[in-house]
Amino acid sequence: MDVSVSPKLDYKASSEESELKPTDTQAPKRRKVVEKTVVTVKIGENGGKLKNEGLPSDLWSWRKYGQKPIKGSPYPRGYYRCSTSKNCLAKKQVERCRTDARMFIITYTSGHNHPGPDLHTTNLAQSPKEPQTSHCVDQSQAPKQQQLPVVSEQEPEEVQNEPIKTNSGEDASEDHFYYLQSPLVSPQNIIINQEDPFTGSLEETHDPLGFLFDEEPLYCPHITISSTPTSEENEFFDELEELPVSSAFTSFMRSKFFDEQIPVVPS
DNA sequence: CGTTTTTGACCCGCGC
DNA sequence: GCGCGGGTCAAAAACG
Ligand SMILES: [Zn+2]
Repeated sequence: MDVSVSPKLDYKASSEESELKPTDTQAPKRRKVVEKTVVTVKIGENGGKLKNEGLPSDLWSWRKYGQKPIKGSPYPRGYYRCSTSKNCLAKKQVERCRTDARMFIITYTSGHNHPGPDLHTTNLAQSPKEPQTSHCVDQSQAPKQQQLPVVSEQEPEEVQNEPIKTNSGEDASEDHFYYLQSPLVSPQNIIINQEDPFTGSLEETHDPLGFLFDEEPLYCPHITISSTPTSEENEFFDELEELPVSSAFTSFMRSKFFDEQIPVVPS
């Protein structure tokens, strides 16, 4: 068949130049403060509606902008972006564990520039249209619970691999463990890994973010945080510079916990 | 009709 | 320099 496999080849590759950076002399000045918060959520029966599986969803809305298979894993990885505001740099990566189909690895990047999905109409002061100089948005207000349509990630493939340890020791009882209104994931086993730029390995032994949890004694012993800044140094300052993780993480976790605690009443 | 999902192509960094 | 892997964008479809 003479199928000319070339619906649209060039197009972009042809005209993508003309973008010179005249003053890039000081370009390499910006550090890559791409902190990453990896949260491993072991789902079992959370989410409430587990048609297929439990979809761990935080509070903000995400728009899927890509999905690609990753090497070493039969499952693809989904790339999500904040759909609330185009200015929001918040991103999220969802991947399924290669050995544990019930384990979800969510990687959060950056934080939100605007409050969560709640924020009632009463207040409309902050408009997401304008680039706020200070990204320091601390919405320490009481986050109202408002679950959106969640991120649908259908995975028709139910590869139940072998031998996964049925019970690791505390897997005996999990189902039927939902609160009155917990559309969110039941953090039965939330693992947030904390990676250190120095060691480069997951060292949960340390607890640099202990202060974070210190305020929230509601976490399970299976929680780990992973902040992996890609900077040679100064990552410490970077964090303090914007503290996106703190804010994002705090809100994220707080909301989640709150949601679980607060007897929400959707209808 | 607007929005979100889906899917292919393209780009970029890195290793060899 | 090229290949691989990962990440993002963009057009069209699917959905509400
Ligand atoms: Zn956002």
